[in-house]
Amino acid sequence: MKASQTSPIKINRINNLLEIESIDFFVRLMSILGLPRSVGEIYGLLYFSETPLSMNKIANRLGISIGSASQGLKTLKSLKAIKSTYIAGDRKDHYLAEIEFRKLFSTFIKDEIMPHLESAKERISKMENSLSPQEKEEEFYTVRVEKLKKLAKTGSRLLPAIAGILNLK
Amino acid sequence: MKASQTSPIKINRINNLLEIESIDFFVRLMSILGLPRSVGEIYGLLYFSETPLSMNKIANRLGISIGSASQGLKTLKSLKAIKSTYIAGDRKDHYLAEIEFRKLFSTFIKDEIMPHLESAKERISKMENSLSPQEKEEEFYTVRVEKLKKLAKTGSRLLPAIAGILNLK
DNA sequence: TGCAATTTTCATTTTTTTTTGAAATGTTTG
DNA sequence: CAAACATTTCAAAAAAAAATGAAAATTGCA
Repeated sequence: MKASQTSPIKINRINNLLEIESIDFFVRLMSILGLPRSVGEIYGLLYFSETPLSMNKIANRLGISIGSASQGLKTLKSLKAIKSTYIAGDRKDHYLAEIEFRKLFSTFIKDEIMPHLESAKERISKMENSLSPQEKEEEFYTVRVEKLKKLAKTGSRLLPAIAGILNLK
Repeated sequence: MKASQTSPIKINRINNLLEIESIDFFVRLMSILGLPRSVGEIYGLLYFSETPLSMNKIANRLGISIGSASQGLKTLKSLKAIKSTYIAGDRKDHYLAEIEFRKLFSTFIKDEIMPHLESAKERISKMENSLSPQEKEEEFYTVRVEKLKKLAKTGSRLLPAIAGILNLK
């Protein structure tokens, strides 16, 4: 119910091929990163928008709720994937896509992945401490704990390096 | 209902700290890769198991259904994260964890990520083709399409390189 | 070959995640 | 400062993903 879904006079719904492809593209990309569809839709729309768009315009064009739009924009801001601009005489916030993807990816690595790595190190310590005296003697267990430590170490080196490489390109 | 959840005489339920921590660790790791909890549980259990375990034993120890276990083992096989061993006089398949993580990650990159990159390239071409003659003249659009191409190219180089680095360590 | 053990499949159920929409909160300016 | 507009929050609804379990398929051996 409500005047929703297929409202009759909604003019600016997504219609051109470029926008459709862009949204499709970024919905998939974001989904690889574990981000919800709405986040990809918003970014995909902004990516090919020459003018900054307000939250309302975004929600209307995409046909999503303002709740989703608000939440999605919050996520994109925290990933530094969009910027807000002030538009003269307009009270609303307006958003533009940040087109340097490296920002998105390096923020993602720093904020979403690295914290996991830190807590992983703690959990590996716990495992090591929970080995019984006999187990501590057995190569089977020590090798496995060592492999985990190496994994954590490799991750700690590799991920920031990836963020760095992205920053050079 | 059913005689499920807390069956009374289930002996070998997960009980020791090492297994609990291991399972917790791998559940989180797999979840970063977008894999379901059951996959992490199975791998976490196998990782510290000295003896190969049958599907039934796995399901029982973890308290998951054989359907889940079957599906989870299938996923882990396809990621080359486990190996099956034959046990003399036993008809069942028995599984061991592959402890070289690089195999898991490089298979993951090759099978799960690279195909996306390939189709991404096609989609970028579609976008390029859908530019109107006027848009083709505008820097705004050409820059954005170029950025996408560069992103795809960087991905195509970086991801296999990561898989390669993992293979050296 | 036929039977019993094992594994896979898949419709249904359960759980988790995402979206919605309306109320609460925040903000600007007349 | 109050009204009007904008945004955020969050409980409830909807959608998506995962787990279950029983039937079907497969497998190995007597």
